[in-house]
Amino acid sequence: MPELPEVETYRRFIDELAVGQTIAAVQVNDAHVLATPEDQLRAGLLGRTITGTSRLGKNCFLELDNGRVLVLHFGMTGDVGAYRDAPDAPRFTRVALHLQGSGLRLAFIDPRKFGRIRLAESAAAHKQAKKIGPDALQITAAELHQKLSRRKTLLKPLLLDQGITAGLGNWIVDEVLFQAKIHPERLGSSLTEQESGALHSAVQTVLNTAISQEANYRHFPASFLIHAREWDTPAMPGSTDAHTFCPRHAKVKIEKYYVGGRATYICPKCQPTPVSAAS
DNA sequence: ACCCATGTTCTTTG
DNA sequence: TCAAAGAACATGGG
Repeated sequence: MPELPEVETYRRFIDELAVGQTIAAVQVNDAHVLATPEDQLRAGLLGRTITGTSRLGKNCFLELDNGRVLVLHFGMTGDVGAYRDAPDAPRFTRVALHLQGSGLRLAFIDPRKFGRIRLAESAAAHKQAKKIGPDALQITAAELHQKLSRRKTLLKPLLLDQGITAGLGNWIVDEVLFQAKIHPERLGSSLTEQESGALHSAVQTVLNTAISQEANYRHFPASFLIHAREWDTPAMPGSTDAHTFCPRHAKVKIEKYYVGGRATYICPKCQPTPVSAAS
């Protein structure tokens, strides 16, 4: 479930487990997730010591003692794990780094294989190569406003665009828009400074809340829209409507529809439909 | 059996 | 060139 809070949680896990450790072996169970050819990856990692970790948006970096970095992107279903003996490898472990010293193996787990592992010259080089914008926890309100307001595109796709700000995914964008009381089909160019300010502070609040709960959404405050998503309240057999009610309006049903091809949840009362999006 | 999915990137169409 | 929709990717789970 890797949006920024999950990736930050993974990064902390890796930081505790792997920093200071030397890579003794690189085990590739499925080369599909490699964005760097296996031989190059192995040559670049074997014998290297992991000196630190960092993160940009949904990308996690393992810093190596030669200045290069291993970049992990978790796609839609990526996760990390650790194990000691081969039979204990988590299901769907695609790649494992064997760590000298602790004897642990760091697992890159990814059932759907949309995740990617690659070597890069540096985090900064990767940021530039992939045209990744400022991290969503670092961007200033002024910068966010400037980047959004010069685009006449729907707000939700803009917020999902990692080149504008990095780390927001589908559910977080819905949560942020709900908290800021802004409709996902507003145009970026229509935002007032006050609105983008509200958006910016909602981004900080939602991300920091999620990180503090280690991205376990079931522990999020009751004021969060996320509890209305189907994956929190699965539809009963035979039911086609799993929606629940707005945390702020007990009688208003949360609506689900699609924006930019992505499932989108809103409170029709908190987030009024803009005239430009009237259908 | 069918439909949906937390992401990214490319193609198509206007 | 831009914007928006759709598809593709690969696969599990409801």
